[in-house]
Amino acid sequence: MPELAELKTTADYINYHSKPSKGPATHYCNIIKNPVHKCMDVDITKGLFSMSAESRGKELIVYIHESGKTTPIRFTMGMSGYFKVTNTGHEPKHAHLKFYRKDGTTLSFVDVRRFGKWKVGESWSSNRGPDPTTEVEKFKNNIWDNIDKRAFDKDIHLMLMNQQYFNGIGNYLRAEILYRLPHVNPFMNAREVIQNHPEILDLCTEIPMKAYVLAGGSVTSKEDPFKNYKEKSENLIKCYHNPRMSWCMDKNKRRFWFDPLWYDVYLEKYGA
DNA sequence: CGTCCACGTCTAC
DNA sequence: TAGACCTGGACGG
Repeated sequence: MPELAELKTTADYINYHSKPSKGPATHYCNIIKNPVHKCMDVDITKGLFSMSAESRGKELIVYIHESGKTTPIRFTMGMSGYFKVTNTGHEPKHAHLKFYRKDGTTLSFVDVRRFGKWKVGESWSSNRGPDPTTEVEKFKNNIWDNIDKRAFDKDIHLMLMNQQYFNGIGNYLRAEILYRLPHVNPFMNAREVIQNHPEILDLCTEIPMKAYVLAGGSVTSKEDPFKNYKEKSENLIKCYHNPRMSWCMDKNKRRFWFDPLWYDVYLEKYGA
């Protein structure tokens, strides 16, 4: 699941299940890493602690609060990462970081493929841009201030994957964003597209926000926010993985889904 | 059984 | 700009 909307929902999920009102604020008691995982052990707590979370683009920070001190753990979710609360002892297969709680439940970071990473004591990465949904002005300014840089020489469909400027946009969001702009050639130079069609930047806020609302919005129930996610997102995901759409392998070997309207343009530029 | 494919980075020729 | 990093689901023989 994990692009901007899913990271945002994951932060909500962690916060919901870590609310002080659900029990004593010092709800958590231990953090254990699965030895198979290459990331560092998290030996930062002595006694009881509480937790909160925040996302920015495709990063998530879990804050550990213990006796007035806060320590961040910065996560990326890779291709398959998510968090899940279960009864202790019934954690999902591939739970790699477990946050044990006094009430007999555990919050686990689960990730089949182990592309997800965490690092203790880190704030947001400096090489990733502002979040298009929570830092809208900074997101836009970061683009307008750097529009003359070489990075913007790339085609717009590649540029949207550049996390230095489009933090949180991934393979399905770029497809959906460009699909909403039928007058924009996805194989055209990014600088030109952005200057002539600045509404593309608004879509970088709107489409992830819609996906976020569909995924459950701010999590307000115990329910798994990704339950029925596939059906819920059917109204939003109109292009990505749709057999009626065109696709090509992009320069970075990711499958790019696009409006068949542009297929001839694609062929002309990149051949068969 | 085997091959291909997956919502993402990383680092090493 | 290849590969490396990983598991598992879908699908073919």
